[in-house]
Amino acid sequence: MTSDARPEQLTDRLGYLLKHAHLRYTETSARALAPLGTDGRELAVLAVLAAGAPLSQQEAAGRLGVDRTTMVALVDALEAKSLAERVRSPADRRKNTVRLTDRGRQLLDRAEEVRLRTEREFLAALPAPDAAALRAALRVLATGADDRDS
Amino acid sequence: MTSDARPEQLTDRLGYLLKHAHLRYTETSARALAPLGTDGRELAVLAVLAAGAPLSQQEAAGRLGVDRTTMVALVDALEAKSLAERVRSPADRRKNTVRLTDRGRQLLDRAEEVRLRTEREFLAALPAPDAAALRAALRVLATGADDRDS
DNA sequence: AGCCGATCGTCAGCGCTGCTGACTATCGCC
DNA sequence: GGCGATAGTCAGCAGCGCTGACGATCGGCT
Repeated sequence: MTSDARPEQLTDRLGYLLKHAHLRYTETSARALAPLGTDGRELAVLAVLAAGAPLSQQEAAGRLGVDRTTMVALVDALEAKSLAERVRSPADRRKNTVRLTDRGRQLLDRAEEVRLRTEREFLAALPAPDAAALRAALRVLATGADDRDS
Repeated sequence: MTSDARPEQLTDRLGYLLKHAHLRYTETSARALAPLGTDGRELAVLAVLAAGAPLSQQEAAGRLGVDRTTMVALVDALEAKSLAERVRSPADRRKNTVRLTDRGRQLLDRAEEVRLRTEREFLAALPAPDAAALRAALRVLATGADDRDS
């Protein structure tokens, strides 16, 4: 481990690997979703909103792990494209319930298909079991806990 | 795969997993390296510079996968901390050969130890074989090719 | 020798993210 | 009725990566 001569291969560094794997996936995903006029970020928001009971902006932000101030811009964008709409919550009028429009739901369905295909292609470089193992390992690292899927 | 009721678990999304795994590692790494006055980014630069023959800024940038304009700021920072110095290349006076100072080398050695320990701890949530498999899989995805380590 | 296109480092400027801090409207509680 | 806490919004800042421009220098051509 002395600093000279030994290349200290960049691809041994976890930080480098995670950064570039993420980067490559983001690019791939963006390219695949561009024709639908959206991206992975928005799609994730749509997916969260579509799942289960209607959420307030802050609840949605929490699930996605983004800041509530960031969520404002995200919802702005969705609303501008008529994919979602803010509805003042009658129960608590401080909250904006964000609801998908029909267009939002349609886009979500189509885009999710694209996403699934994109993920498969992205992982195609790996043997199937390795890909599954990767997912499981990332889940542990990303969440800090072993929360196996439902 | 219809959009309602089914939670479409966020942790099934490759993008989410890669992003948050990366994020968590970056934070962990930053915390660990802060006492040394550096971070994973700088450390990677130092490591690249220390490996083998002296590099020009652009060569170093290429290896790290960053832009040459970004490299300017990176080298600025290293120079400000007396960890590296620019030396006009005598062979091609357009190029800045970037060389580690003794201080740079010392910091690199200490920081690399910290990095290795940090990676081990970060991966401690996974059984050892899984951690190795993760690394291998990420290497494939990050580089787009199966370049097994040296 | 002189010229010209290409290359390296630098800088200014833009866009995207993510944050902090402040403000308004509203809530829940005393 | 009053008061602290909370949701959404907005302005502003910092980090990062990029583009586009510039001066200095190189290398090849004539």
